[in-house]
Amino acid sequence: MNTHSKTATAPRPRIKDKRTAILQAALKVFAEGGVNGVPMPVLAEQAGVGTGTIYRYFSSKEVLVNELFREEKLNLNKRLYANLDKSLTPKESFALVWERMVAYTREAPESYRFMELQDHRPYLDEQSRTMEHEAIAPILAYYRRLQEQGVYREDIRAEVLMALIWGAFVNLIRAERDGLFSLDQADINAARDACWSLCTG
Amino acid sequence: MNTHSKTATAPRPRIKDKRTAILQAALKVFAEGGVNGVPMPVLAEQAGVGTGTIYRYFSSKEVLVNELFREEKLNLNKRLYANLDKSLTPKESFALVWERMVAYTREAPESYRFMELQDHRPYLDEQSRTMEHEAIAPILAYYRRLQEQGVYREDIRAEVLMALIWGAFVNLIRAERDGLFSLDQADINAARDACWSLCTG
DNA sequence: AGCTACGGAATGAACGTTCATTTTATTCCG
DNA sequence: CGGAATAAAATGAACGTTCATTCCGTAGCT
Repeated sequence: MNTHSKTATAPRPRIKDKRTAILQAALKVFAEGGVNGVPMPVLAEQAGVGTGTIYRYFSSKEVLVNELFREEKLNLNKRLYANLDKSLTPKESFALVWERMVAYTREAPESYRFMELQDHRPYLDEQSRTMEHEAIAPILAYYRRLQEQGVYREDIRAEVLMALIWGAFVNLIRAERDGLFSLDQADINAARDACWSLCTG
Repeated sequence: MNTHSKTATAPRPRIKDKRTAILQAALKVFAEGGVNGVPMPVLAEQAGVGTGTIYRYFSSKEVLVNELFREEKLNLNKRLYANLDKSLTPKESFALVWERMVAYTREAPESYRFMELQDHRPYLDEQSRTMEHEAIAPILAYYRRLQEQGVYREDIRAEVLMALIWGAFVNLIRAERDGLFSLDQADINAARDACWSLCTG
């Protein structure tokens, strides 16, 4: 290879680096203080850039929040539903997704916290909301299929079932985060089984 | 009449009216726009008073939010747990409390919405948080008793069980409020039964 | 008249955003 | 190749706006 040749066609911009640094910093400070609670200069300092630099990559705080939301949403969905083995029994795949959800809250607490945050909702634009709906659709279809197979109780609509399970999980994690109790593996498994009971009647 | 005692014992004019008007207005506008989303002049206009008048009754926005929170918390608890007939079976009293919760969301939607709001939490002081804990304690004791009696599943701590049920309910109502679906009586009863299944295994 | 409650303009702090300037990277000749 | 010229990126102090809170002239009751 022509080792002495300069990277004529690859003038690597560390542009991507700063953008990523800003998003990472935003995840951290927003998860902790809420979107409304964190001024842009504080975000800039956490990211290690000047305040004005943020506006080279995101035209406003609102745009920044939306792009962050979408990236994290994609990450979460990929993480939860990738490589779901079709040969698993319904109960096994329920357990697997449950386990992945818990892992997400443990391994990416800032991302989970940010997604769970309510105070960014007024910022969310059409695109972000659409993405949210699209993420829900396949899960809903999965619930319906299990109902048709007689696994899940059929006296309740799939949307309602999903809302119950999701709410139960989110509040479980929040209660722990708020210091009401701490969860060991036995608690987490028991909660999973209880939610399974909710679905199957 | 005795004019002397009249003036002496009447240091309280219709003060109570304005205070109440402000709290009622706060409930309405905060429920809709969030605490951070509503400027004091807007609250003043809704209450039909001048901006400065608010500060005659509440020394700051924070104090106002806390007093409102505590009053609504008392109302909610009275409403949920008053006159609970001891002769009811566990399942019947579960159904009764569930019914009262739903009634609360229907009849006092602004109050419910405000209590459910997350963005007032940074404002809450020690007293408000203490009151919250005190409100939870008896319910927790009730859950424990039902576990000892073998009604509720015992493989899971009462705090965890409560967090799951509460989260499920709150998210059910929120999903409806967000327009994901609307709930008829059959849905509500089915959700109640599903949550009962969660508790009993 | 005297006193208190009231209203809403005035005030200052805090925020998101901008922009004149500095720093860093790239290009262009000799 | 080297170093000046040019362009691009980065910076943070300054700007305009918004908000909670204060202040002071006025209205109403006794």
